[in-house]
Amino acid sequence: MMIGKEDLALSLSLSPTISTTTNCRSHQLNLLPSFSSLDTRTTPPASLRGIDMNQTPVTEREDSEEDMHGMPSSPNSTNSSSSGKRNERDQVTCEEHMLERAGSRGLSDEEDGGDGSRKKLRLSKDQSAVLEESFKEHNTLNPKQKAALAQRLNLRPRQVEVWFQNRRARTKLKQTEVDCEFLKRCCENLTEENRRLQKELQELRALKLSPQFYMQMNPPTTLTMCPSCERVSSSSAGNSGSAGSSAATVVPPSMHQTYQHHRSIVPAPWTPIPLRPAFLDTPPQRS
DNA sequence: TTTCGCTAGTGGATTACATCA
DNA sequence: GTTGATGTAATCCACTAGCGA
Repeated sequence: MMIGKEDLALSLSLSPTISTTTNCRSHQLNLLPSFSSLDTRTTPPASLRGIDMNQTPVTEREDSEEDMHGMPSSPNSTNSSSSGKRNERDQVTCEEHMLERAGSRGLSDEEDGGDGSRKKLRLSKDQSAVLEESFKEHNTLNPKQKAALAQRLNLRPRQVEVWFQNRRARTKLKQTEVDCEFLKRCCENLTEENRRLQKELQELRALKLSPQFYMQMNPPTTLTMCPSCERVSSSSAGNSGSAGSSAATVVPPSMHQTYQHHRSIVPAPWTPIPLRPAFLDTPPQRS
C-alpha cells in the first residue's frame, strides 16, 4: 500500500464523501454514490445478535459497514486470487460487490444492535464441507470461483475469501508443526551421533598418546569408496584392514576389485558435527 | 469459568496496471 | 514510442479480537 496513514487521515478529513478503503473503480463508485465515508478499519461492524448468519440473504441491507460503502470493509476484501489477474478481477469486481451486498444476512443496524460490537458466527457443516472440498481442489480462488462458491453457499464472497485465508493459515501452521517435529528429531539424532563421535575421538586421542600406538601404527591409510555401493575401504602399504569411517561399512578392497573407478578419499581433519543444525539458526529469507 | 477452534478485522508487503512527464 | 516515477487497487499473510461450543 502506498498510502500512508497520514495520507489516509488527510483524505478522510478533506474528502468526507470518499471512502479511503474503497476497492471499487470510479465507475463503480458512481453506481453507489450515496455511501458514507466511515473509516471501516476503525469502525467495527455491527453485531448480529440472535440471527443465523448462515441463512440465505433476505434483504439487500448489509449489517456491516460494507453496506455503508457498498463495498467490503477491508482493503483485502472482495477478491481472492493469485496476483496478476487484473483483467479477470476487474470483470468480477462489480459483480462481487453486488453479491456481497446481496449476500447480507438481512440485518439492519437496529437489529444488530448498532453498538459497534461484532458477532462471529459459525458456518454450517454443509458450508464448511463444501469449502473444504473446494480447498482440496485448489487452495486459492480466482474471483469467479469465489463468486460462484459464495453464491452456492449463500455467503458473501468476502466470507469465502476469509475462509480460504484462514484455511491456508491453518494448513501452514500444521505443516510448520510437522516440520518442527521432524527437525527436532533430526537434531536429536545428530546430537546423539555427535556425542558418539566425540567419544570415539577421545578414545582415539587417548590411543594416540600411548606409546604402543606408535609402535603399531601403520603407514598412512588411503580410503577408497565404491561409487556404486558407496562402501568405503581402506588400503595401505602394510595393511588392508579396517581404518575406514566409523559410519561407513568397511569393506576389504578385495571385494571391490571389479570396480575400476574407485576413487581415493583423503581423510579430512576432524570436524565435529554441530549440536544444532545451522539452518535452524538461519531464518528463511524472504524472496 | 476456562479453553480452544473458528470467523473476521486490521495493517504491512507485494504486485499489476494506469497515468503522466 | 519508450521509459521511469507515481498512484491506485487487489491480494496475500501475520497478528489479533471476539464469538460460540
